[in-house]
Order: sequence, then structure tokens, then C-alpha cells
Amino acid sequence: MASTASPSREELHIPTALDNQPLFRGMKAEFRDTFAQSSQIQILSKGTILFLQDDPAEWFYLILSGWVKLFTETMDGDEAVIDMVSNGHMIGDSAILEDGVHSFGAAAVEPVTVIRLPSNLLKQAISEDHQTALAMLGSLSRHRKRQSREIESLTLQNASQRIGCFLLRLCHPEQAMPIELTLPYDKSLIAARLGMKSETFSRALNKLRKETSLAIKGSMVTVSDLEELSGYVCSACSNEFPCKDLHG
Amino acid sequence: MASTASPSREELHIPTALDNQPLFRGMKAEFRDTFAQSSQIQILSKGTILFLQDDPAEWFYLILSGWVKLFTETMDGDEAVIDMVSNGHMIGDSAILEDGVHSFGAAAVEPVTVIRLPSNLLKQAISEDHQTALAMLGSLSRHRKRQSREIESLTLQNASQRIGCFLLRLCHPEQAMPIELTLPYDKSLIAARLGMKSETFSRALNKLRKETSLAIKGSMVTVSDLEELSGYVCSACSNEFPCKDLHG
DNA sequence: CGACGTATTGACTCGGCTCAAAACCTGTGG
DNA sequence: CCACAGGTTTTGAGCCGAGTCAATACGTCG
Repeated sequence: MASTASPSREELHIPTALDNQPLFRGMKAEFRDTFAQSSQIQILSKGTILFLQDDPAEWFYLILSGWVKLFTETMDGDEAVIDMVSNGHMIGDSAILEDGVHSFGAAAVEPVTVIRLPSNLLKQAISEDHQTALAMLGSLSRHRKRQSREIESLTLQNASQRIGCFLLRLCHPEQAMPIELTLPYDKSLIAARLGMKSETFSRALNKLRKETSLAIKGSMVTVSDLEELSGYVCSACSNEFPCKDLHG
Repeated sequence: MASTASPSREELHIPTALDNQPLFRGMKAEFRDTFAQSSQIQILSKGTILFLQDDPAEWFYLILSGWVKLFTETMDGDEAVIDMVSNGHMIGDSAILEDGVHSFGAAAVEPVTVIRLPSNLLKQAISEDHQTALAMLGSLSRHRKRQSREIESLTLQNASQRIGCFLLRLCHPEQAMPIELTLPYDKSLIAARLGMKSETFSRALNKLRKETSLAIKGSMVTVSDLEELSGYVCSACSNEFPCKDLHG
């Protein structure tokens, strides 16, 4: 399984890592420094829970490397994967805007490096520093749009189309053909992320391979005709191919 | 069909209506006044389009009465209902945080009263007035949570459970039994809102009636055993019954 | 090489969709 | 007050996509 690259030495330096985030970039130096001091790099092994739904939101996290699964669990033990996030994403930050409790759980699905930051400081920074509030607005709104897509996708696209859509988002339109992709995490996780069972994923991927010119070898996927793939996928979607935003 | 009450005379007074909104409540008087002057009450007939996906976001709206459907359309003409909103909700406001273009369409599904407000002024108010930015953050975050639920619901609950969930949200836990509900809009719209076809809605509602003690007469629904209903519904959900937030 | 986790395949079931017809409203005009 | 036209909702029959359960294949790591 292809894991994301380990963080470089630079990124392991907290102030540098924070400066790469829009949230901290425009923040008053006073707050940024306090953040740098009160934060801590954590290296998490596969399976580690960062927090669970309904936990009080004491910390939030900036991911430096590795994939993290965001999920909720039902009373009778079923799990819905809300999102998969990695490198450069923040998680758990939005809890401070709600009731100070996480509204979903987060778990490392492979070795993960994060910076752990105190939630109450973020709350303070947002309420006192206008730039920070604006940065937060930007991030939330990107999130909102992403989720709308998700809803659309779940209601309008079938399994093969959702998989195709997932693959398309791994393609950059300027790449030369054929495009060689490596699936970012386990197929069973992609399946869960796309709201289907892994058996269905397996069959639907095969169907997609037959109907658009795809080649699949383990976790390597070769796209030889972008047009064909996007035609197949995007007909059941409100956005045409180079549908920006995203990762994951 | 039960439509929401018409706006009272008070609410038709723009400054008063704005003051009832968290977004405007804490806003600097300077901005609030400009808003009041540059806004306009509109009475829209059933079917009127407020805006379409990809339209430049010139205006945003505050709903005073009636139901508005938020939707996206795919290339091949299918429609996904993202949300249904009414009375007290703002729509189209988040476009200014994105690329100044609406990421979904909005249409009145019955006679609707709205206040139309200029987007560029909101943009300015947010960037210059901290309180406004905070109010906006609150509203976006509520929205985010709502949508997460939506995703969970679509992936984990079957048709009958989604309908039950919809009904539960119309119940207030302190109401005396039996609870008499009026469906807020057409069944076919509820179906679309819940991501299913109306035939499926009809059958699934019948199934729900048989399995929990519900009575249905046209658009009137009587819930005689809340426990039973919430047991049936919430087992496949990560939140137990009095799941606050919402309307619609 | 053997063992474990992950992925695929097969056979079967079931929920939700489609298409088409009937039933039910609701409002209109005679 | 009734008859009719339009829309909405319900019902029926048949189909298809996705889920389930169980068995097999594949890959990787010890």
C-alpha cells in the first residue's frame, strides 16, 4: 500500500509547519507563538484514535503525513466514513464552533504524523483576531462545498461512477496520458469512503474497467483515456471534469 | 398542503426582520443600515427560481415565509435536492466565501416571501466587521453539522428509517402524546429531499406505519408512541432522539 | 514456506427503481 | 352542487443494483 511521503525535516519544525497553513499565516504573532509553544508533534501508529464522537474537544489536529479516517458510529455498531483526510488538513477544529464536543470520530488508518493544538486557544484566537476568523470561514466553506458534492454523489451516482469520480480527482488535467495512479489507501477503505461494501467496490471497479479504458494492477490504476472516463462519470454529476477543490 | 404561515406585518418591516437574524444582530449599525436600505422584499410565486448553480452571486436571501428547495442538476438532467429551507434561513450567502458563484440552485416550491440583499455588501461586512464574521462562522458550522448527518443518513439508514427520522425532527420532545404533525410540503418533495423516489416514499411510509404505531391521513401524521418510533429510526443513526439542531 | 490480512468471485436475497395504471384530491366552471 | 380536469399519491408487476454470506485467490511479511 502506497502511504503518503513522510514529513520532511522542515515540516517537523512546528513554527514552519504552522506557517504553511492559511489558518496561522495571517494570525497575530502573539497567538501564533502561543500556538507554537502549546502544540506538540505526535506520531501515531495505525489504528490510533485521535478522538471519538461526543468527546469534549480539548485538542484539534493538523495532519503532516498519513491518512486519517473521519467517521461516525450508529447505536447498532455500523460505521459511516464521513471523509478521509491527509497532509495539510486540520481536523477537530470545527467543534469549538458547535458545543465544544466532537461531532465525529477520527482514527489513523496508517502511521500518521500530526501536530496537536489546544482548542481553547483557537477559540480565543477566532474571537479576538479577525484574520483568524476569516481563515476559518474560508476553510469551513470549502468543507461545506465538499460535503454538498458528497450528498449529490451519493444520491445520483451509482457505484461505478462514484469510483470513477474518486479516480478522476486523483488526476491532474495537465498530466500527460496515460496517467498512472496509485490508490491512496486500501480498497476496503475507499469503498467505505464511497458508501459501499468492499465486494461491491470490487465488482463495480471491474465494470468501470470494462466500460472505460482503465487498467488495474493491485493498487496501481492506469487511465489511458481521460475523456472517456470523465464522460462516463460526470454525466451523473453537476460538475464537469476538472472539478477543482478536493484531495482525498 | 399546509404552507407556512404568512409573515406578520412586523416581519415585513425590513429592519425588524433583519434584527431577528443573528447575522445582523451584532453587526455594526453602519452596515446594518446600509443593508436595510439596499435590500428589498420580494414575493415569489410557486416555481420561481431565486438563482441557479453557477450564477454569479449578486444577491443572497433571507426567507420570511414559505419553503425553498436547494438543488443541483446533473449534465443528464437528474436533480438532487440538497436541502429544503424556510422561515429564518439565509440562502446564497456562502457563495461569497467561495468563488462568487452559487454552488447550487434555489427555487420556491410554494409562494415565498424573502428579503433580497446584496452579496458584495455582505462580503465587505464580513471582512471589516468582526462580529459579522463570527455570526457567519456560527451559521456555516451549523450547516456543516447538518450536512454530515445527511451523509450519514444516506449511507446508513434505509428508506423507512429516513422517513421516520424526518418525522422525528418535526416532533418536539416535550409535546404531549399523541403528536399531530402536518407534513411541511408535498410528499414527492419530501421523497426527493430524502434521496428517494416518490413511489418508494409511499411504500416506505406504509411500512413505517405498520412497524411503529403511526396513523396517516393525507398530509396529517399522528405519532402515538415516540419511543417506538425513535427506537426504530435511531438504531441506525449516531444520534439519539431529541437530536437538536435542524428544522426542515 | 506458511499464515494472516486483503481482495475477488459466486450464488442468492432484497431494497429501491422503472413504467404504467388506478385512485385520490383540489380547485374550477357550469 | 355536481362534473370534470389537473395534479399528486398510491398500487402493481418486473427488473436491476447493491448487500450478504461463504468460499477462494492473492500478497506480504515473518
